[in-house]
Amino acid sequence: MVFNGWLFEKTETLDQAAIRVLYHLTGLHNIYMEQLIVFSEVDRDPGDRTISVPYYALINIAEHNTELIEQYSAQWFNLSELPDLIFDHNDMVLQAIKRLQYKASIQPIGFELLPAKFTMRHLQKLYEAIMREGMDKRNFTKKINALDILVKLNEKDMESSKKGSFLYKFDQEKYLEKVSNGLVFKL
Amino acid sequence: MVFNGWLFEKTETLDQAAIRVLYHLTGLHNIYMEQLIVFSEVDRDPGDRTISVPYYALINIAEHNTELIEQYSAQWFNLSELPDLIFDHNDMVLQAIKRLQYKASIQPIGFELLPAKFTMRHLQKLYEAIMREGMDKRNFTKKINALDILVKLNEKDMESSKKGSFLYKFDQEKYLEKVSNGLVFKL
DNA sequence: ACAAAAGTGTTTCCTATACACCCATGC
DNA sequence: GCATGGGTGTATAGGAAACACTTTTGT
Repeated sequence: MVFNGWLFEKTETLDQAAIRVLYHLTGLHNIYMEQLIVFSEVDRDPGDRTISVPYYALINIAEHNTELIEQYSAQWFNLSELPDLIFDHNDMVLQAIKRLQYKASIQPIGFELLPAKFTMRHLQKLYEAIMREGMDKRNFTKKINALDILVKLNEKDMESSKKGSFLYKFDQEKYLEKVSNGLVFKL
Repeated sequence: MVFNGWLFEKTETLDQAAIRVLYHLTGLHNIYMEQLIVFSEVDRDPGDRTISVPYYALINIAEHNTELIEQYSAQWFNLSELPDLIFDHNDMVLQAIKRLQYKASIQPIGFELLPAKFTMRHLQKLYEAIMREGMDKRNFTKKINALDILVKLNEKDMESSKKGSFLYKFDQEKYLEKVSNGLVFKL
């Protein structure tokens, strides 16, 4: 989602301001966000000297509050159909994509973007979208299972096929335990 | 080197301000610098609301201007003997180390820290210092040579041993060509 | 019966690592 | 002649990538 946020207040950190703005726009809490580097070109905003600290967030498009988005005339775009943005905002988006790809390659960041229950195929499609490349489903499944941070449920999603495909959930507890034991995830 | 820089001016970017401050302190130009993430905790500076954008730079300790450093009472520290710094500045240093390790693992960033001519051993010692781990000299040499961005000179450094060890220089042209061909360096 | 997606193992290759000896020189 | 650091090659193991067929079920 592309949106040019507001200013931050004296009583909050930049992280808090980003969280606040995103909440106003989507009604969502507890969203993964990460700060990118500061944009401070003197003439980037022809009107005023403006220094911007962009953030990117992982928002499950199915979960946001449509009304709020519309109210502020924010909009969703497909990356492949990204329009020309104002000032240097296209650079910001590019930076966000690169950062996301890096992050996703060393952390199971993708789970933030899925519903609580999801299929292997959903997860793979998501990673393929982030990495902009196709992946072999056998190798993908192997890798994910090797991480041992998913729980396979006794339920199937019947939407996508006649056979149905098993649902999984992310095991946050296991994940945190592994991280605290110093494990680094490579995907 | 730990130094708490000055403010930036209306006429410069943050990058430019960082370059300017570093120049004042060391007399050095064309130094590799990278911006870290913004520190904006409301009470990080008990006196004033202060937002800091830390940078780390790669400075060859042999090349800086000692007088200037002293004039501003900046100081060099060994990382293993880092003192308690003011406010959240220790966090900044930690962040810089992590970032440097990452960068060094995917780009031949270490060359910035060496003189124009250096030995394989120098380079290895530098990487060992950055990564805080010992490396096998055969494997190290192999890796570096595989990158094919060094030129072996017909000169030897006679300081470190009786046999002497060959000097190399960094081939910036080759390096840039490889980068522009999309090659990613893994060290 | 067939179309459509799900699920599952093995082989191959390549990269990363471990490892030990000879060389040249100054003293 | 010996002590010091410099230089070099090979064997092995582990991880990544390539690859194809069977299963289930709705129509």
